[in-house]
Amino acid sequence: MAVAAKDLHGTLDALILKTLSWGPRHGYAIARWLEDTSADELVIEEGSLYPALYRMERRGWIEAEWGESELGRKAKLYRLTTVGRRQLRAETEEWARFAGAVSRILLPA
Amino acid sequence: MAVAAKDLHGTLDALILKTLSWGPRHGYAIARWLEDTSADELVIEEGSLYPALYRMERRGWIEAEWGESELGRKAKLYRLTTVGRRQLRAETEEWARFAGAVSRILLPA
DNA sequence: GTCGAATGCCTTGACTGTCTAGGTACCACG
DNA sequence: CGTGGTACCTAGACAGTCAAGGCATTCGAC
Repeated sequence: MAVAAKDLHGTLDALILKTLSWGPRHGYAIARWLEDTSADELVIEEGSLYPALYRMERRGWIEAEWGESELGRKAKLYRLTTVGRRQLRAETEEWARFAGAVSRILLPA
Repeated sequence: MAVAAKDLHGTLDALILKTLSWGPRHGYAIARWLEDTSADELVIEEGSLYPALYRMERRGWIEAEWGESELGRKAKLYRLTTVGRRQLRAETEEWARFAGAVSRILLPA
């Protein structure tokens, strides 16, 4: 029973971009994948997810297209753009630097 | 010239608590110490710092007392309380779990 | 002597991102 | 027929951070 992170504080975009780097996915599947992959340590609230997807689409990081889910249901499939791929690289580096700095201070050497 | 983290997204409290775990310090010194220790990768804005200190004092994590800085100037010295020490432990664990989960997803194995 | 930079504290206002808590619709299963 | 899973969406509140100011003191350089 993982307690799960309460707040994604700014990492959601990067996590979504990373998920999409494995191939197109629809919103619901993105959330599922992230939760599964993190062993439920990360919880993606839908009220955070969908606004994030719009935001990122508006910024040109991802593109949407209506299609079908694996189960044959109507689903909006998101795909990484070139700009999004670049953004992913930038955010990943930024995370590595930030998390490294915080960890060096907080965590026992 | 490190580009520095733009946004502390929720880690400021833990960072302050950790700083104070080495002994009492005043606000300005907390910011200095964090920036120095992180080699300027973390930047503590004063508009974030002071509200955070009030917040934490209100919650009983720290206690303030007027005194003098190392340079003999008037300064408000903050000290960790027992509750604050417990809070630091909790936030540290939370950070380790969260940062671990995000890193496992974002960063190359 | 005065001027700038550093020390030290503080406030206001806006913004961004997340969360809570709802809602819709469809489908499968018991 | 009701429940639970899939899939999308929205409104409203809230918290934390930031930018950009302000004030007072001290100290060294010019």
